[in-house]
Amino acid sequence: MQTALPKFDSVFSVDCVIFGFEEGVLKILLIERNEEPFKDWWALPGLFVAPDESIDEGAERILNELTGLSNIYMEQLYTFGDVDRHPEGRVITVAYYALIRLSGKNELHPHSRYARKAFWHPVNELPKLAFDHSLIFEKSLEKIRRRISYQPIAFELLPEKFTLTQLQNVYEAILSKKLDKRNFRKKMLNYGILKELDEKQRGVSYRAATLYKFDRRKYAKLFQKELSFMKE
Amino acid sequence: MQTALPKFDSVFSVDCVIFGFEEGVLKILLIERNEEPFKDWWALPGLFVAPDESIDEGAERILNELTGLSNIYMEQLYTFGDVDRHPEGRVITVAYYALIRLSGKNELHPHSRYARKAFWHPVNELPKLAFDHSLIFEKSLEKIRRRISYQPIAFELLPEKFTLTQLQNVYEAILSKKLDKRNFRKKMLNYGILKELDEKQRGVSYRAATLYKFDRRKYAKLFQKELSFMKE
DNA sequence: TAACTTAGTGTAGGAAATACACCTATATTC
DNA sequence: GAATATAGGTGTATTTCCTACACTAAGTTA
Repeated sequence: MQTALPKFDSVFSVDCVIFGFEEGVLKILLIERNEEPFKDWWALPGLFVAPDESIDEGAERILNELTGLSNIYMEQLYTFGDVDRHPEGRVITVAYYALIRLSGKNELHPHSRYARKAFWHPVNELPKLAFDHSLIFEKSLEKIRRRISYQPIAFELLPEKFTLTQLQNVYEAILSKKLDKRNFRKKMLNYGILKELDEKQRGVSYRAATLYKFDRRKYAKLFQKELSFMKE
Repeated sequence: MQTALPKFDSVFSVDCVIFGFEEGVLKILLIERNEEPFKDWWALPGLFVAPDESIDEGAERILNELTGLSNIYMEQLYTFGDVDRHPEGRVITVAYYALIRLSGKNELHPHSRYARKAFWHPVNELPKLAFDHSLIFEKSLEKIRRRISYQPIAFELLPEKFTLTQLQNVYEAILSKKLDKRNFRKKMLNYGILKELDEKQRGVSYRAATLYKFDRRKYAKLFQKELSFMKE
């Protein structure tokens, strides 16, 4: 790093892969572009970083504009900086991924400029994406696959109270493989990071399952040891 | 991402944490700054990204200018973009880390502008670093600690032919803990990614150890399963 | 040839991962 | 209210991996 800052018109953007889990399916939020380049293509939501905001703040701004939510689980993924990744000039983008809780209602911020353009897409049936966004998505999926096997990020995709089957479904959707029910429960309960509630699932047309909560306190205590989830 | 690219003078840099392993000690390469800001401080080697080079190319340029080497194991680490991380303006930096083989001879490129300013520092006795470089270093160390436990990056720090004790020393230095010799050897040989050579260590004043090579072919075959090294 | 230094080796116990199938509870339907 | 349908919930035996642990072998030097 030298002293005099060079002047050169480089542009930063932030793009965000926003994951949600709905009806047993892992989905991401895409925007339909209505401008060139890539007009009418689907793209990851993104924006240009303002001179007075940090990159993290930029990423939070995306989420807030789209969903109205803040305090979302979010993490930087990778920075994509090929010279020709944007057809109109040099744009370096810092990619983030986020995990959000879908409640089944309308999740999009009603005042957002994106409100009519953003839709959830199952990750297994994604359209072609603008720019290098398919690559960014691939990388984000690899990242959460790896991460879910040693950190409790699955809970970020579920409501506060959830059943063990729902939890297992998140693991199966992200890892895209079936897990054994008994082993899953045994392992998960053994970690001691779930709190069993005195409460059952409601509104199902079959035997209701027990609800659980993720116990952040207990997790924090165990944090040093780092869990090793779901090797099978 | 919108259409019209905004004009705003943001500056990108690349900074690189370059790891080497010498005399049983893990070291990084630091530059002594002779300019403001942070004149006379130690800093990670870095440079500004040119308009016509990708970020990866920028990182390679650092390594090449410093060491004259190319084809080095290198990976993007994280992007640091706080508004005030550089006292003279907005500079976003993409950090990389690299692992290089030290042969004990002079490792610095003789024609480099850095030739007289770069020195290896043991990671356990680092000085304070300029900018947020201490933070970058911490993050790089976390990254290689995690990575070495599931990917064979230790070999990148060793000469092509090495002894099992040398290999164990790399693991111990990165994980900063002692490992059991018998268990280490058992596990390492079991993976089947080492080729035993018909050759012994030379120039030692005690019983010479067998030399091994990392067998990239065999590793590629096993790659799917992803090894899980050194949990103990 | 004695002494020093590192190389190199095996086993037993415990913990964790895996494979595997049936009964139970509740809601719905007839 | 009996039958049916659906998901909930549970245990054990096997294997694999991790861990702890100490001595002999080989080569070098004095």
